Amino acid sequence: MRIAELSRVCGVPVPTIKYYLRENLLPPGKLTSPNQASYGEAHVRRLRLIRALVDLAQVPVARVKEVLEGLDSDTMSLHDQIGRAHRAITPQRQLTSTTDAQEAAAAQVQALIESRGWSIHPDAPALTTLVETIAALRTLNQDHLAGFLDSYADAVEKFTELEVAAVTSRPDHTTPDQIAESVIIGTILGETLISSLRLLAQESISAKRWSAASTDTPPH
Amino acid sequence: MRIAELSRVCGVPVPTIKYYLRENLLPPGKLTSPNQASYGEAHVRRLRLIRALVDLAQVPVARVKEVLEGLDSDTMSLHDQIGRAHRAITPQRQLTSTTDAQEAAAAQVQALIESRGWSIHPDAPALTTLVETIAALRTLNQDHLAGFLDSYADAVEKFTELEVAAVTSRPDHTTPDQIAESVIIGTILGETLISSLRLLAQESISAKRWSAASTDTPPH
DNA sequence: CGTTTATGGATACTGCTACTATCCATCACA
DNA sequence: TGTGATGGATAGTAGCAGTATCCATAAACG
Repeated sequence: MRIAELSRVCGVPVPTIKYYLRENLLPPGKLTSPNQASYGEAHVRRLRLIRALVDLAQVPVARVKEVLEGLDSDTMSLHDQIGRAHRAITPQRQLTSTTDAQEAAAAQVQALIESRGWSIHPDAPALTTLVETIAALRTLNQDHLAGFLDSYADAVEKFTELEVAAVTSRPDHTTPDQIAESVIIGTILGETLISSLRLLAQESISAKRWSAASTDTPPH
Repeated sequence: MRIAELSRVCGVPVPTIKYYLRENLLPPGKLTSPNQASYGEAHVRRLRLIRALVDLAQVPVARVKEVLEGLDSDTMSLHDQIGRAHRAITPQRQLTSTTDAQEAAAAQVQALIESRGWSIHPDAPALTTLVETIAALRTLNQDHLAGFLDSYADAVEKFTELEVAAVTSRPDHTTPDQIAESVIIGTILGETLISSLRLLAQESISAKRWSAASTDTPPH
């Protein structure tokens, strides 16, 4: 398969494919002559994965690259690969100074983690985001939302249960490579999936309660 | 309060504040002289909200502006304001052609919506994302994840229940304006909150199961 | 066999976003 | 009275994600 067909099959412009090749998101095709290469099924899969991460999950190209490097490495543990996936979808945020709102939030998060018996690495990228989000909610006078943290965690544990079930319930002939890819896709695209579902559920509730022309009490 | 103090209180550089003023994200301060304005508590709140949406929730500035316009409008229904919030966090995606994978996904989503009795506007921004995500999961040979859609929806309904409870259980003296702000913040920052929590839960599970140096079967 | 089209590889350019920087006339404050 | 901050305007910047162009060569077609 030459580049034009790869482009057609995946719906990605040729210059974009060349760009991904330059950035080493896609491995080079097998050269048959100095200026002729052939691409295979692996390239199609890889390209589709890239587009899903970039388009759907809004992962920056540089992060996609890191994730793919993880997938291609055969010395990296699945846990470390997941770590890369997490960093890919968690914006790097260097906290300059900690306010007291942030310290309170950090304490709340720590309590949550301990009460649930979670084992979290102190450098986990999501940790900072969570703490800052809770601090922001409090600063914005939305304590009531932050107060539901524990119930949120309940619901969230459902997801991880589901995902573990999804991965472990696959047929036996699944190779570790495929498992790793599954887990990473589940981690990243799962987020998009959950987010969309949540918005739909909200839209439905909102339509039923608040679609009147003002912010009145809803009908019944 | 002059601009320097606003900057200090919120931790936002003065040029950035000027930029937000230019873009009408922040209302102008009250002019006391041709080149002297004073900012109040409302500006502090507004600026903090902007930073939370931009930094934490990664909402593009142009979208933040739309959300704020919704909040400031007193003729817009809460439902429409929520619609703006949804559009703010859902990337605009113009589908060119529909593949058969997408049509299958669309049918699956339609079935889900009907079985749950959700009332969804056909133009809901999350709809396209959901359909394309499911289609992508299938194309990437991850049908098993898409198969859990219904269980995901179960868990997701928990969140919306929580959020409705959080909003409706507020003290009586809450004004419609405050409710609207609460709902919008809950919609947008709630997503960040859930996402971080989910990543933490995943990290915990991942550490327990897969932190070995290879993708072996986990201990026990 | 000659011509048109496609390809790999390199380099340069573009559009967008979210700021930053600079300038200036004015104003507050010591 | 002078030093620094302010509002307003205009211009510049960095990073990201591609696009565009060029070239020498190779494939496909008549």
